[in-house]
Amino acid sequence: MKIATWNVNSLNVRLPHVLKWLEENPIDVLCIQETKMTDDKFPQAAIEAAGYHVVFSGQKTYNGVAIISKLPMADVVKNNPLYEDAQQRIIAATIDGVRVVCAYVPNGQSIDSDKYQYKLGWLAAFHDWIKSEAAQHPQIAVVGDYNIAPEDRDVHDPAAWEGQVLVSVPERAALQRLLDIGLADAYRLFEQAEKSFSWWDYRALGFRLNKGLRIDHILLSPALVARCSACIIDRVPRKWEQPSDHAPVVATLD
DNA sequence: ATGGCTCGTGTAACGAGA
Repeated sequence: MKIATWNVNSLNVRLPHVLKWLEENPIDVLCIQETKMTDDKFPQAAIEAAGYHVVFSGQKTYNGVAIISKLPMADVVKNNPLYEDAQQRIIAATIDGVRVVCAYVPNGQSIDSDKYQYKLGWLAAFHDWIKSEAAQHPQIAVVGDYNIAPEDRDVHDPAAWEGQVLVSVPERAALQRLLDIGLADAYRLFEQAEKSFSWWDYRALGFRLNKGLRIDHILLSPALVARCSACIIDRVPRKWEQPSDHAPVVATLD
C-alpha cells in the first residue's frame, strides 16, 4: 500500500493536478488538505471516474480535507469527537485494515495570535484522540499538513525562523507528544537528502532557491513502521504550471 | 525591505496561508 499526503491549496484549482498525479503514480491512498469547498461542491464524480473511492469534509473558503482510496473505506469519522470545532480539519477512515487519519493542523499565523492558541489547544485535543485511536488500531497512519517543522534540519534558514510559528518550542513539543504515543515520522526512518522540504513559499523564488520547510508528515504506528520500506517527497508536481505550494509525501507499506 | 505570491470572495481590495 502506498499512502500519500498533499496539501492541494484549493481543490477547485488543483483537481487536474491531483488527477494527473494519481495517473502517473500508483497511489492507493491519497489524503488531501485545504480543499476549500463545501461538500456539495466536491468533485466526487471526477474522482470516482478515475477509479477511486473518496470521502470528504469541507467548508466554504477555508480548510477542508478528503481521503481518496483505491479500496473502499469504512468507519469514516469527520473531525475530532473530543473537540468541538467549526473548522473542518480532520477525516479518518479504515482501509484494508489500516486506520488512516487525514489532518490539516491549524497554521497559527504568529505566536502572539489567537490562532496560535487555537493551534496548541487543537493539537492537545488531537493528541488525546489519536492516543485512543492508536490503542484501538495497531495499524494506524496519522498523516497531513502538520504546520510544524520538527527539527532545525527541516527549516531552510533555522536562524531566521527561530521562535516563529511553525517551528516554536511549544509546537514542536506538541508534535513530540504525538510521537511519544509510539508513532514514528516515516520520512526519518530512511536516509534523506539534506534540505528536504515539503512546502516552499510562492514568493521570492522560494522553490527555485529551495527556501522551504518540511511540515507535511506521515506518522506511523510500530506495526506500520515494520511494513514501511520507503518514504519520499515528490517535488515533481511543485514544478507544474500553477502548482500547490506543498509537495506530496509518499510512504510505501509492504 | 515584515514584502515578495496565490488562493477565495466577489467583481475591489483584503484576509489568510506558512
